[in-house]
Amino acid sequence: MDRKAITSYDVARLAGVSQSAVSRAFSPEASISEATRARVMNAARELGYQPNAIARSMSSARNEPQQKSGMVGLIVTRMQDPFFANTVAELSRNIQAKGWQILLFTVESQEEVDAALTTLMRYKIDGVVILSAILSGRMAAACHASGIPVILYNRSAAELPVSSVQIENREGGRLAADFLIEGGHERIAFVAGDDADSTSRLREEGFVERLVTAGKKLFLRETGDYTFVSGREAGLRLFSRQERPDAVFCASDVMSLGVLHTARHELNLDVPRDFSLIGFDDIPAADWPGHQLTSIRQPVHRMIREATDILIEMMENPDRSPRTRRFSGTLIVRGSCRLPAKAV
Amino acid sequence: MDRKAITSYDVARLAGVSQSAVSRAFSPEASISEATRARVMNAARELGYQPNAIARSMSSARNEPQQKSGMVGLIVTRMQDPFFANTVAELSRNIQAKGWQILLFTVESQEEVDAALTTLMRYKIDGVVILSAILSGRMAAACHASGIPVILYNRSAAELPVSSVQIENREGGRLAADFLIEGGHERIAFVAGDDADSTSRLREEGFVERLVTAGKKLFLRETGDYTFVSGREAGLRLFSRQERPDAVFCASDVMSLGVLHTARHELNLDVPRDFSLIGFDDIPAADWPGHQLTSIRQPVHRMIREATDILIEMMENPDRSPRTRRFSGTLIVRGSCRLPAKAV
DNA sequence: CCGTATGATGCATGCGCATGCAACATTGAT
DNA sequence: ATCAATGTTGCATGCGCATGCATCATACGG
Repeated sequence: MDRKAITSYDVARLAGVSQSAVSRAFSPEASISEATRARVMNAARELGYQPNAIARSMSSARNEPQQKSGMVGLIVTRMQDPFFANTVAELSRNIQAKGWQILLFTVESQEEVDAALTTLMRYKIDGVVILSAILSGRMAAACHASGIPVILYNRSAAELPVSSVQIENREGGRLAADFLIEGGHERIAFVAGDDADSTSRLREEGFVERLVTAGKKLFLRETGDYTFVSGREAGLRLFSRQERPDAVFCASDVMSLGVLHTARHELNLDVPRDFSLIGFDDIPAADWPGHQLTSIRQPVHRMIREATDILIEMMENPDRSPRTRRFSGTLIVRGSCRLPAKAV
Repeated sequence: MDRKAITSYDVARLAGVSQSAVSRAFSPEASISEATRARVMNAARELGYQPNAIARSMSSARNEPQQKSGMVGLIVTRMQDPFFANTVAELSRNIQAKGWQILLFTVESQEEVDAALTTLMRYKIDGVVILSAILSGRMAAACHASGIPVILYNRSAAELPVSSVQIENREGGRLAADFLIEGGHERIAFVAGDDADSTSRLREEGFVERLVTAGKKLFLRETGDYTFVSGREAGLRLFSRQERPDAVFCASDVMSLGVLHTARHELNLDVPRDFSLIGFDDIPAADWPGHQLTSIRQPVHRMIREATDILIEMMENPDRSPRTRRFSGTLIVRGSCRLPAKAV
């Protein structure tokens, strides 16, 4: 209980070697004979010794230009959204598999990001992934000065010295618009996730751009906050009017499901007969038999792998310049849309 | 970039004080005059100094019986399940709010828990929460010996020196059984989450216990893995038979939704006319208009608060003995069940 | 048989911080 | 005016580890 922790000195004593030998036994590169390593390992096993990662990090401050901790910061928003929950799960698995630990910070608003990052920097994280949020220019500069690579996932910030991985939001919006236009829809609505958020804005821009090209304009526009409840409420507003939309595109699947459930089960509308619905992300629930939600799929696995690769490369080569990578989404057609007359 | 990190010595030099003064300025308890603290803080701000949490932890090894890192380990399984995603989000918010950092470890199987814990211990975590998994007796002993409090969430292990917070699983099963029996159901099925998992087993035990009391026995039994897909498949098996169940109780809501979707939309069954359905957890999607799933609600907020409180108390008083806390679930009646003739 | 190259080992050191201790300043009571 | 009590400050130290350096052992070529 209040027993003293076991250190490399304890192991050294038991194995009859120096503390250096213990240290070397635990670092694969070091110059040490197999015999000594074996004796050390036996002693370590006997005592239940585990190298102290904190002390190791301290020591690294002596030999590396920057202190390394073996930890990666992960700043997360909207973890309740299955899209992000899945991303966190997979991203953390990937990073763990590469030998880093995850220092998690959940934030509920954009404003908390800088504070979270400040705290994380005190722990000398080797890098940081920011999920669906951005950081201030000041913090970006601070990270850059400290040699801490930053990756934005699901966001970009071209003017900052940070890397980013995200979907082609504008293009995704275009895919949705084209499909609805081909389907002959006339009164097309959009439900935004957050007016201040570039992700939602870009999806809307691409969407509206194509509507305009086709000689239409946005029929209605609502704003939610990416949650089911806000989608439901947006749906109620959209369909409480005299003249109703015949198509709705939402900035996220979760909101789409809100629209879908309220339309079908509270307003007794028929989807897709009364209106077509398209979401974004293609979360697993989009494919549930009762939903069959048409959606823009994000290539999540590839995006996460890319984010991990960039992060690790930047951590290993500190002077590599930031990289931005955009992935194309795919329209996944399911039963929530009236189909174009000719095709599919 | 490869600029040297800013240390307390740099700040001391600029402020014209000793390094000790800088250290004291950043610790609220320390004996230091307001004037000195202000000068230090100004210098610190000017240089962008942040105390090095790693070094602080090293130093604590000198003064505390056990080295403190300010980090709490969080070992998580099944993060894709909204029930756990929400729990992780809320739990991490709580722990952060109390001033600890979260060292996250996602595991995909029970076997990975011990390895995760070993790694976490190298980082000298002050405590650990294990979500929906248990640890070996050996690791429990190791944590105990190191003075690291362990809390199991959604599991228990009475024989181990660890705390736990969980729902009364057996009682929840009884609630479900009683309600189905009162509703006059005759052919009652259960879908397990995992046969090796006490959570699912206890729910089943309580459930079957009441069936037996009422002179019935379990009509059918299927096993899934807590996922939607496995629920769907279990549903397909249950209803592909000649004689079909008229009630199904699932060990989790997500599986229930799998049963619900396949029944309604693939098998064209009517819920609750053809059969009643009860889930467990009461995730938000249970209340979606198109689902209206009856479920056993877990008092998540209270449970998470309790877990946080226990954890923090154990971290602050290392010799406090482990505590086990069980919460009662509540039956939330929604449209997925045929109601008892008389009541509600 | 000697000299040199190679590998293995131990010693000493410092990473950045917090704190015990001694020195010193300040205040108030007598 | 003197002394004790209190508050503030700096010095020195060590937390556990990794590594540069010197030392020593071993092997091998000439």
